Amino acid sequence: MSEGLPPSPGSSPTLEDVARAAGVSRATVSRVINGIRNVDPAIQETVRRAIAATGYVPNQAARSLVTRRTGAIALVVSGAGDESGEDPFPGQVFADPFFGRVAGGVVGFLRPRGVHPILMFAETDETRAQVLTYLRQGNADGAVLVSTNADDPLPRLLVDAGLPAVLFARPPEPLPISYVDVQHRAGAKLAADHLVARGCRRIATISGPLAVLAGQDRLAGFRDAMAMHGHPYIPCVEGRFTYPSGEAAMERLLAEHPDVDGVFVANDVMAQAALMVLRHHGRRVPEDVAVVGFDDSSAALACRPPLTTIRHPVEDMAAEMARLLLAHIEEPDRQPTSVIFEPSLVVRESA
Amino acid sequence: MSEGLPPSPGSSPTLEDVARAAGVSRATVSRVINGIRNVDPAIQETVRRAIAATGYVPNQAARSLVTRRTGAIALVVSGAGDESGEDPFPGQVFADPFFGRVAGGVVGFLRPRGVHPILMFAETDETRAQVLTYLRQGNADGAVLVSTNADDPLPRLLVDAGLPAVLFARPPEPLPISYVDVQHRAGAKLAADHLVARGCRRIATISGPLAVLAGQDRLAGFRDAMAMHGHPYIPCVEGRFTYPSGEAAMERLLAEHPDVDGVFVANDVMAQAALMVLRHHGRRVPEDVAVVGFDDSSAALACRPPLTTIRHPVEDMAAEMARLLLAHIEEPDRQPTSVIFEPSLVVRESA
DNA sequence: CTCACCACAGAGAGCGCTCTCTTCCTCTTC
DNA sequence: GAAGAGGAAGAGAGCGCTCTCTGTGGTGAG
Repeated sequence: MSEGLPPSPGSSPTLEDVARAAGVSRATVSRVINGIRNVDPAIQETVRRAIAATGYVPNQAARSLVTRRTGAIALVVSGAGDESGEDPFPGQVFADPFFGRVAGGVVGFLRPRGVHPILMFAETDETRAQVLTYLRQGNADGAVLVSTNADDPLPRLLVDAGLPAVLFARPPEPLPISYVDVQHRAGAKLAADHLVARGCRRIATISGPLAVLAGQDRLAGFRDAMAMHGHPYIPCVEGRFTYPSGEAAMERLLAEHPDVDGVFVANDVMAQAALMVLRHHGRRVPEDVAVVGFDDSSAALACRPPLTTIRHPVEDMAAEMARLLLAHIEEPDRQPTSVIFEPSLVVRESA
Repeated sequence: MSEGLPPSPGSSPTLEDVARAAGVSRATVSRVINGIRNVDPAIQETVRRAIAATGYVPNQAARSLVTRRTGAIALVVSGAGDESGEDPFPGQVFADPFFGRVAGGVVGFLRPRGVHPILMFAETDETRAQVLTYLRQGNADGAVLVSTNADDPLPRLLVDAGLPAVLFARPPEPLPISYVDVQHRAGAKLAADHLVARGCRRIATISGPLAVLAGQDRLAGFRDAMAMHGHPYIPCVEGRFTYPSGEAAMERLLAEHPDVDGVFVANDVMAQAALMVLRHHGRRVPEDVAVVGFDDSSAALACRPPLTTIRHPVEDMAAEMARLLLAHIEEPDRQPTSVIFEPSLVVRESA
């Protein structure tokens, strides 16, 4: 204990300091910290005590330099902001409860594993390049990506760069990359079956943007199912998954088809808007018009009446997406995998 | 060019490789990359070409090791999840448009500066410790913190640890730490003045959680202003800034004070719920009951009628918060600063 | 013509950690 | 009792970068 000087003043203690305090070598301290066997329990104890005494905290940069791992991944929201191009702040996306659920699911999975998400937006070529550079610099070990439009070039760029990445939703063009998705068509079929079973006869739909696969699939699935029920023609107005677009779509639907008695709306946010419009026009829901949404997001519960909707297990999907990414990081040669989730019908009061 | 082997296969090129390709020393390449003067323009050009040829990307870990900077900051949401303790996923907070605006403002400021936010949640002692360790390990250079409850211990922990941090909202106990805030009382006064000027006589309020300073201040400010207008007693029901709590509060207000003709609701989300309840009870807005919200969030525009509200410049505040944090990181001995923003009245149709 | 001075480039010492390689020592085993 | 096996600890070489220090050639002043 004669040379027990407090580590160097000002700067934080290093492995070396701990080693000296414990009277062992740097390597041994490292072994203890990283939980590698082959260390005498008594020495382990001594080292642990020395760590506590010195207040040692490992330096992540030094560690990353040799392990080539950062313990961080990029959570990229891509193609956002295009719609409202004048916005000086990115991340209006957050306003959508959908994104919140994705982030929640990702964090829920990563946190117990000591991995942290770095929030990134990529809506222009420049910002996409930024994401790529960021990953190549080794700031993050991989990326999970939520695209908001179908022609997003980022998935391809990531594949070409050989960077570990997982998508939320199937890429429009076939790409050797892992992704998670939900069976949009099956979900839409549940909605169709429910509306028909309820006795609705004049059924219409408000679709999502047809530039997005989810929008296309939900519409196609709905139409297919309705055709099976003997309704070959289903009026449709295209929305953009946003509240205002849902409002406009419902207004138009009502103007063109005043006798409508059942509507499948491709997401809850637009369904909420539709409900508002229906009420405004004096239509009772579900008596006059039954409405089924999609997502089972927080918006569904904020609706009056509470929204009957198709449950989209976003949190579970996001967690799975994170799981896949870690697997790819761990094992770079792993084959791409897709995990498809089942939607389910949640009956509330609107239909 | 005789020893012009492609950098080591598999691994990415290093400074050394670029230096060799350009026929200069590592130091010179480093100078060029970091834009330090004293480099012959011709050599700069050669180096730049070599960088392009080798596809060199600097390794951030190596850089961080010596500079002691990561170019990342933690974006911490603290005290979240307590309310709905049963939630397996953190980050329901995201559902609140407020958080989205903060994230957007922070990212908007940081991104042009090459700094990235790491998303963290801290709702328990364990996760708070995690945040602290994370920062101490040098994973991030500092933290911006959004607390959702007043007795959050994290600000104090950050101060005690001497870590650069900036808060969104004044800490309840005086603490040597920088923060940004809005004049809640002045905003509430604007609402009071507007309701009175409109001719409302039986005015009530739905406050935010009184455990939060913002909740307290908005209520106090509103009551003070109303007292100045000769209304010493203002009925109040406490909400929790959430949609369901706003609903319940409005129901109760209506039950206890059926003659109410003006309501100040402490945030837009609750105001939206209040509007729904009023309509349900057949009250016309603004004819029968005028409603003023607070925040001017996206919820205000989704309301029918569109919500008259107090504008809370969240994005600007978030950007300022990020600016302050970078300043503190740059200059560790900087004195704590507070920046207080002015709210303003946004008149729409609800009042 | 000499010398101080400046502008620029290179050499090389780390930053703090991990991990392989080596050494040492204690057990078995015949 | 000697030899081999195997477990546990230390030595030391980097990981890729920044940055200080040193060296060198060219310029202007004395």
